[in-house]
Amino acid sequence: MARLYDPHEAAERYYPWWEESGFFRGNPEAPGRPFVIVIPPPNVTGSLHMGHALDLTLQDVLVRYHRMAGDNTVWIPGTDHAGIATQWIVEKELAKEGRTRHDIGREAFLERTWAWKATYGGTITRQLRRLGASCDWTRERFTLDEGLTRAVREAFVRLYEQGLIYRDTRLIHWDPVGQTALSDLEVVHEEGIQGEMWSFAYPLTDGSGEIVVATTRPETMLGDTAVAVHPEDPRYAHLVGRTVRHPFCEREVPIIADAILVDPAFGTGAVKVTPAHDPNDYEVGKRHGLAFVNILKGDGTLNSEGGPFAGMDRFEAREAVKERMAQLGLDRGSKPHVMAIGRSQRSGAFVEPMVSTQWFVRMKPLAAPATAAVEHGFTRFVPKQWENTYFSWLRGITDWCISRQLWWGHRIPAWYCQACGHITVAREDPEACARCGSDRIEQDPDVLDTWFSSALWPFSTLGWPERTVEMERWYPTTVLVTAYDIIFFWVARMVFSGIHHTGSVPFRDVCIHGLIRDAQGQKMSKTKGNAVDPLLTIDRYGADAFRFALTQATTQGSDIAWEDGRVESARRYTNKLWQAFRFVTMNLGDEGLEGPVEPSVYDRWILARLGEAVRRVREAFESYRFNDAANEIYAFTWDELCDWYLELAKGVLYGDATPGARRAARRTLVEGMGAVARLVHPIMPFLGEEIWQHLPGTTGSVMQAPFPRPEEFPSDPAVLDEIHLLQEAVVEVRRIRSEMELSPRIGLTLQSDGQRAACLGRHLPALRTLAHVTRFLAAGRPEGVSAAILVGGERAFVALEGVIDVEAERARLDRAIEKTTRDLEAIERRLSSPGFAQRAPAEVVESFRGKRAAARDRVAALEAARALLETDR
RNA sequence: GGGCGGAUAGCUCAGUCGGGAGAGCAGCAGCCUUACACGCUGCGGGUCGCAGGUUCGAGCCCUGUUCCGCCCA
Repeated sequence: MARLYDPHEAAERYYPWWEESGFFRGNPEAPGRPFVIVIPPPNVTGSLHMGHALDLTLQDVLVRYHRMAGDNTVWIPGTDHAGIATQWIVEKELAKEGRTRHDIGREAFLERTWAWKATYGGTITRQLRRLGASCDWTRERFTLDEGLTRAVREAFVRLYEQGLIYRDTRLIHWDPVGQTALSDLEVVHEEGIQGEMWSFAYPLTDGSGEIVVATTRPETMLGDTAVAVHPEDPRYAHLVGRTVRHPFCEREVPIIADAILVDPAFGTGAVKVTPAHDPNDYEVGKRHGLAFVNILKGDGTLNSEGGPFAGMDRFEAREAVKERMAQLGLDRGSKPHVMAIGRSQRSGAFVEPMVSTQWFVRMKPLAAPATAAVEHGFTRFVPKQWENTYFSWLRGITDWCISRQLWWGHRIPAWYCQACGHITVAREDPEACARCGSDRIEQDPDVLDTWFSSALWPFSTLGWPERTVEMERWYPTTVLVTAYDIIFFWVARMVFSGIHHTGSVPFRDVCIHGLIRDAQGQKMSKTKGNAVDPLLTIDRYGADAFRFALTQATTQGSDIAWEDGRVESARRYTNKLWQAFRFVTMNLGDEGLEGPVEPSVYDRWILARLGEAVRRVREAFESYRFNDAANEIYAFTWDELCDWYLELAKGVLYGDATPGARRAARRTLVEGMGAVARLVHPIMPFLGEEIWQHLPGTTGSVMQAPFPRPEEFPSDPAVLDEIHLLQEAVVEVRRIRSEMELSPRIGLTLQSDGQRAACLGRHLPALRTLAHVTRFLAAGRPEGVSAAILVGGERAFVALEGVIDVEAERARLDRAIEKTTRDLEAIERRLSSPGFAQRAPAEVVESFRGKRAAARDRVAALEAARALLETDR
C-alpha cells in the first residue's frame, strides 16, 4: 500500500467511475423516504468561489449521508442564466469589435450569447466535480432551457390572470450603466459618502423676493415642478400658492404646503420637489397633482427637458448647473454633507430613481401565506433565528419590479395591439390581439428578472407545471442549503412562489450557513485581493481535506474566518487515517480472517465506542450540526481508534496470544476500518472510497454501502469500565515517566494489591506497549523508593528504587495532593452551601456525595503514599 | 432610527437539560517506540466583555451597559 495517500489520483479514478456507474442518479420510483435537494443555481457565468465551495460541500455531505442511510436521495444541479451579468460579458466582447448589441440585432445577439454559454457556461459545473459533488448530472437544468421557460411562462400568465402581475408607470430604480430597471433588492445602499449640500435661490415670479432650497443633486432642479414648505411655517405662509420662476426652463413652479415632506427645522425649511427623480418627491407629486418631468435618458445623459444642459452626462450637468446658477447670482453656497447613495448591485453604477413603465408583481397577497407557512412550521429555518430576517422582509414588502431592459432572459409574454391598445398575455405566442383580432401586435421587448425564474426552481426543475412523477414523489423538497445573504432574494421568493403555484411550500427545512471571510474577518473580494481560490486549495491539499475543513468550520449559521491552517490540519488528519488504514492492511497476516475467533476485551471495547460515535455522528447529521459530526469522527478515529485500539491490538498481534485472539483482532481492525470508511465518506468521499476499495471483504462502492448504525456495535458497560481502568494506569505511569524524566527505554514494574487493580495483571502486554510496563505484581508497596498512583481509586506503585531520587517523587506527590485537595474543597463547598441538600434534585446531591467520597479517597491515598516516602528518610 | 448576531485559553472557535470550562492551531519539555516526525508522550495556559438580578447552584436564564459585526429604513 502506498506510503502516502494521493487525493488527486483517487479523485481522478473514482469520480468518473461513480458518475458513469449512475451512482449519483435519483429514481423517484425507488423505495425509501425521499431526501431531495435542489442546488442553489450558481450563475452560469460564474466560477467556483469559497462561498460555493462551502454551500456545495454541505449539500454533498447531507446527500451522501442520506443516500447511504437508505433514503430515496437526489440532488438536482443546474445554473441560472444571470441576465445582466451574462449579457454584459457578451456586450463587452462586441465592444472589442467596435459594435453594440443593437448593431447586430436581437436574434444574432442571443445566438452569440448561447454560443458563449455553450463554450464557457460549463466552467462551474466542471469545478463542482472536482469538489466531489454527487449531483444527478442527468437532471441538470438551466433556467433558460425549454422546460423551465415553459414554467416561467405559465407562472407569469397565471399571476397576470389573477391580477397579481400588472404593468404600471411609477418610480423605479434605474441603472444607467446596465440601462435597465432594477428591483429594490438589487440596489445596495452605501453609507457615509462624502458629498455636499448645495443651496440655491428660486426667484419669485413676481420679483418680490426669493426662496432658498438645498440639494445634494443639483442637476435634478431641471426636473423641479414645485417648491414645498411646511403648512404651519409662519416664514413662508404668505408664499404658499404663489410661484417661482425656473431659471432654465419655461415654467412657473408653484410653492405648495406639505406637512409630510417638509421638516421646518431642517435647512431653510423649504424643499425643492422633483417628482420624477426622488421617492419622497414622487409621493408629493401624487398628493398634489404635480407634473412629472423626466430629465434623463436611459444612459444617464440629460434629455431635452434639460434645456441648455441637454446631452450632458448627469455628473457633468451637475457641475454645469452650479456654474450657471453662480453666473445668474442664484448660488447660495454649499457645505459638506455625509450621505447614503444607491448603487447597482451588478454594475456598481449610481442608481437613478426614475419614472418608468414596468411590470410588477403585487406582493401583499403573496407575502401573507409565505409568512404563515413559516409561522406554522411548514418550513423550518435552521438555525431558527433567521426566521426574523425572513419575516421582517415580508412584513415591509413592496411590489416587485420584474421587467428588465435586457435581451438575455425570459421575454415577457405580453403583446401590445397597435390597433386597439389591448395587452394580450398568453401561454402560446398569439397571432392576433385577443380583443380586436388585429394582427398588428408587438411583443414587449423586455425580459424578466432572473430571480423570477429562480423563484420557481424547486418545482420547475421537477417538471412543473406538468404533473410528473418527480413532482409527486420529490416535492416539497427536503432541505434548502444556503447562506443567509440571499434569504430575501431567493428563499422568500421561492416560498411564496411555491405556495402560490403548487399549493405547498417548496422545502421542509432551510439550512442557513454563514459566509466565508478572510483570517481577519473581512469579506473576501477580488478587488481586495484577499479571496482564497478553492481550486488552488484543492490542488494543494486535496478535496477531502478541503471538505473536512469546511465541514468542521461550519457552526450554526455563523461566519467563518478562513485560514489555510484549517486545511493543513485536515490534511494531516487524512494522513492519519491513511496510516491507520496501512497499519490494518500490514497486519492482516497470512492465515486469513476465516475461522474461530476469541474476541478480546479490547475488540469489544473499540466496537462499543464505535457504536457510541456512530450514534452521535448520525444525530449531528440529522440536525445539520456539521462541525459536531466532523469533530465526532475526528475524535473517535484519532483519540480512540489510533491512540488506543491500534496500540492495544499490537499487544495481541505481536504477543503470544492465541490464533483465535489474533484472528479476532484482525477482524475487528477490518470491521472498524470499514465503518470508518463509511463514516468519513460523506465528508471525505475519495478517501473513504480508497480505503473501502482496499479493505478485504468489501464489495461495490462505499457510496452504496449502508451508513453505520449504532445497533451494529453492541455496548458492554463492564468492558468499558475495565478499559477505563487500564487507561488510567497507562496515563498515570506515563506521567510518572515524564515528570521523573525517565527514559522511554526503561521498563517499569507496576504493582498493586487493590481488588479492581488486580485485573491489570491480565493486561501486561498492553501495559508494555502503551507505557513500557514490563512487570505487574499483585502486591502492596515495593521495597525502597516508589511512586504511588491511583487506579480505580486504589493505590498502585511504580518501583523506582535506584532509578529516581526521593525529592522528585515527594514534590510530585505534593503537587498531586494540592490539586486533589482543591477539587475536594470545591465539592465540599457545594455540598455544605445553604439549601443545596434540600433544594437540588436528589440524584444531583447523590452524585456530588459520590464525588466527595472519591475525592476523599484520592487525597487519603496520596497522603498515605507521601507518608510512606517520609519514613524512608 | 429599527432588528439580529458576537465578545470564552496567545489565535480560530465549540459548549444541546442550569450541575466540577473544552477542541484545533500556537507554546514548552521529552522521544526517529517496527501505521504515521504529516507522528508519539507529557505539561502549562481562562475574572466566560462589564454591572446587577433570579437560583441551593449561572458561560448558559432575566435587566441594564460597553465594544465589534451584519441586515433593514
